[in-house]
Amino acid sequence: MSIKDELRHIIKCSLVKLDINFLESEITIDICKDKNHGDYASNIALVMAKNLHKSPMEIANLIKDNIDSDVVCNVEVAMPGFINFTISPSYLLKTLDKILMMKNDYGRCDIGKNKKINLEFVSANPTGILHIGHGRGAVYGDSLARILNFIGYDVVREYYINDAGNQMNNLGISIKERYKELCGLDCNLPEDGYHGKEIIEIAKKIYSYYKDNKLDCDISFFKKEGLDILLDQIKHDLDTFRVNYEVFTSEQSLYDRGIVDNTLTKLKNSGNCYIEDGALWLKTTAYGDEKDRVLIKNDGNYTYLMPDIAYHIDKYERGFDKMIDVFGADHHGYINRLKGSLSMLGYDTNKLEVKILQMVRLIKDNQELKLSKRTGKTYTLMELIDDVGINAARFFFVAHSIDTQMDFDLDLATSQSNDNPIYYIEYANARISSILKSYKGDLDNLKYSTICDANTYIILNKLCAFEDVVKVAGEKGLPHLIANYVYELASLFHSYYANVKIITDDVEYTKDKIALLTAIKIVINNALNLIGIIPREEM
RNA sequence: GCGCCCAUAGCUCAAUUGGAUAGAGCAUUUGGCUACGAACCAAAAGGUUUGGGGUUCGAAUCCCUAUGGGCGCGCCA
Repeated sequence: MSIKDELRHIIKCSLVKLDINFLESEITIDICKDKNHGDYASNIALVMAKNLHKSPMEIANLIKDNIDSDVVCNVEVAMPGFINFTISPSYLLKTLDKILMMKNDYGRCDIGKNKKINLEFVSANPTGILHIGHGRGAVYGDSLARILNFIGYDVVREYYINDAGNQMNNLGISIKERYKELCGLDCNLPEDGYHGKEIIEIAKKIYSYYKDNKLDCDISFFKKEGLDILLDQIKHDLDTFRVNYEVFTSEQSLYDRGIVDNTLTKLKNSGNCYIEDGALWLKTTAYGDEKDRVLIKNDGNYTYLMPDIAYHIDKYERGFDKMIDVFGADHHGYINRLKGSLSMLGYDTNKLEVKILQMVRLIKDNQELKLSKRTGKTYTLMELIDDVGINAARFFFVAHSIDTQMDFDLDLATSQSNDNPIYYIEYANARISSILKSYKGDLDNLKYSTICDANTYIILNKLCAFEDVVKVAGEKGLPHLIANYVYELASLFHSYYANVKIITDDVEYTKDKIALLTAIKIVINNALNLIGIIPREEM
């Protein structure tokens, strides 16, 4: 049980004793910002006041008088009706023991037990290499997956490969034109073709292998070559960034398995399709969309929406309790038509949650650097990693809420990368490692005897809060809470370190300090692991 | 024009999603290394949470409205 669970339990017992009816969800616990009030507070009395026709203060006092627990050492009621709890030192010491015992598993829980979650993220088209914007989605999705795993969910990370649409033809054409260029012919790259450097690289690869023998091949050959090379590159870049997937689903495979045709039949049978101007339309307006959408264009080809509905149905059929899609802000307009289409076929769209990531703006020389597929101007994920390193890049992304429109200043990031808060956290870890190395005693059977100062109490309280932070971060999809948490923990440590000598001649005293530092290090590492960061032991 | 998101210290961002006196870093000013790592610590200063209404015990957070920004509005994906 986490500390908040303990406190909820205490209140629950008190309410039962008082014979007061309540909803479990009504009992909320918050961390006190002002430690003069206590460590945690509940507003339960304020919430219940109206229904019970009593003053919040009266209810709060009743609850307080019926509390009997050694988790807390002090309970106080404050205006206008808060119940404030102070955690007992003995409970905090037990928590310390728990951390030292559980090590890498401290913070784990099983609230997601037997629940399957599908988490789809990045899913960038294989028509170019990953850029900085994809980095944000990659870190968000991967961190969330790690956290959900940690709290007991069965998570499937999935990447949807758009390998069947019009954009693939464009890719084939672009590569072929570059290839022709290498063969000494004219290059007629279309306006809407792909102009990135990587397209030239692919053409070079083909040329170095086949010379000019492939000039007569149609674009399907170039398409296939390009897809294979780019997909490998994408997978490689993600892997380097410590982002991995359980499942890659190909759009083409949905056609091959007949799922797209099946879905189309279902949509037609639902009576929501009609033909207009030679195209087949879907009446998504009947399900909350702003306009109806085309499924089959008047040239006979499917739109992007058609296979995507099929793809989501496939996910539904695979039996997940919940599906999360991570989209960039430029795709937010897509949510209604997708959800509308799915509910049309009777699927519960509450199971599908779409997370929208705000855009990352690149700043260079104090000006926005516009990325463009057309001109091929870009800043790739690998360039970012080369410039600032994996840890700093990941932390930079994950530390911000996804609602924030981030500015990424290239000059700042490359010249003063030490400003990244990750170094502050890594430094805390390195300092602890350094101390533990010079400690000559036993590191295996650590135990803490007494809490002798206020700083220790504050740190233990923070360590104790980890379990709850992890839960909220996972359940609400807010990995940045982990980043905030670990930064605050590092800060508490640095401050403590400056004031307290760890290794002294006093054996018992030193043992206590070493136990505390070991616990801090465990929690720092567990937290960083959840956001895919491997801290250095030495700076 | 319509829709979604956003607006918090000079700058970049928090605020555990409705809790008590809105917090950090950078920049500015000041103090601290013959203690285990100064990539650190301690302190000062900096705010009408864009403006205006509303909801309630209580609002940066929810609702309405004005302004300013991002993104979208294709038989592209």
